[in-house]
Amino acid sequence: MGVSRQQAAENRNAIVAAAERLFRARGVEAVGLAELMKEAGFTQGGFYNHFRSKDTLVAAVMEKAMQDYADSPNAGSLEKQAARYLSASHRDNIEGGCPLSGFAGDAPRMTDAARATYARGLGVYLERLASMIATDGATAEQTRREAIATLSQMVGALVLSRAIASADPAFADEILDAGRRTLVDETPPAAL
Amino acid sequence: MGVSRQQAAENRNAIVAAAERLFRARGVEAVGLAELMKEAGFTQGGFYNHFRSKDTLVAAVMEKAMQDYADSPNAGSLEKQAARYLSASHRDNIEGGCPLSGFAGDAPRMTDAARATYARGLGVYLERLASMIATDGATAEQTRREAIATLSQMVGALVLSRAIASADPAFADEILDAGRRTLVDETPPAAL
DNA sequence: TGTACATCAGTGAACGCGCGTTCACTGATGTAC
DNA sequence: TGTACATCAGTGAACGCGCGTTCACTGATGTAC
Repeated sequence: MGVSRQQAAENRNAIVAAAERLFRARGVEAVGLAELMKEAGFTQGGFYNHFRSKDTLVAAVMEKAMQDYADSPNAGSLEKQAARYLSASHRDNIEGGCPLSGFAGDAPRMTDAARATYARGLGVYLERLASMIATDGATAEQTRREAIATLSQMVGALVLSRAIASADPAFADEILDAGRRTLVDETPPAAL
Repeated sequence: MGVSRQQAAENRNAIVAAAERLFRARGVEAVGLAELMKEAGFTQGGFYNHFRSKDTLVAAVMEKAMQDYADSPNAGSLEKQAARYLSASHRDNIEGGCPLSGFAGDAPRMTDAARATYARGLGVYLERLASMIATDGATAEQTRREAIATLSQMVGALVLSRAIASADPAFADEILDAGRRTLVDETPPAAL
């Protein structure tokens, strides 16, 4: 139709944004390019003006999701971070939120490029978490191990809660509550 | 072709077993009925002698996976259970292993029946874990909360490690190691 | 125990459909002079 | 600054393909007498 370069770049971003929403909500496999382009406001054929293939788009979505999450404001303390992460609103906000949880199910089946981006994003997030956890008495190694354990627990709780959210809402809430109390109260499981 | 009722029942089990393997390895969406039936040793058309639809098969796979896991032998102690759960061999054994992790990515997109089965399986596994964790001093509520936190951490670590296994193997191993050391040493994160 | 017939798990071809991708074409944007 | 032309993001139809599902048919199993 004749479109300025800036407009074209914005349109590309719109496609990536629409794809991210749909991919998170229904999975990469389940979303077709026709639907995706329509969601972004274009017709099917235009897709290949921006991406060489669907796999290339998936990689771009991954880049954007990880970058956005890295750029998002810090919650401040581990307690606040855990409370936000393990909230019902985060669980129900499938189209947004943490991409480590949001793409955890799809990641193992993505291309190498997309998974490498996922791994890099995981590394960045762990460093962030480690800096929130660090205390004077702990070595860097201990702090990192603690960050990994904490993140594992948060991701696991969110993934499990999402898996059963519609089948057993009360149970799904209980999963989040337990994680929140464990992490927020800084009362570790083994000490209960 | 004319087949005894017992043989027909065995054939049905073979289809479910093949489906479970393929679904875990590549995701429910990515596996077609033709491929699935061929894997089980039959032709495509025979599928509908056993199942009304692909969704019905998915539900049957979920039932079998959860039942098999509930019937599997107990590791004994939490330490042994965590060591086994967070091992590289469990991570790499995508076609088997814990169905809570194996189907975590697909579960949110399954039918209600399959997700209800998933939720039930999660409940059973939590009770098992709670009985391993229980101590004299702890209330049932505390024990359950601890079991949820522990399972969340194990599932999260396995899911994350699987997501990055091929992109960054050393990082993937580090995730498992951290979880194992945290849980096996009974040294909770916050106390490090 | 033997015969006649119904059942039903199997085969393999076919169905419509939506997938990812390709294509010819359009026309405003951007560049060269 | 104005004109001529190349670029390229858009459209929308078409491609081959594999999907889930349906169908007519086969023939050993299982049942009735």
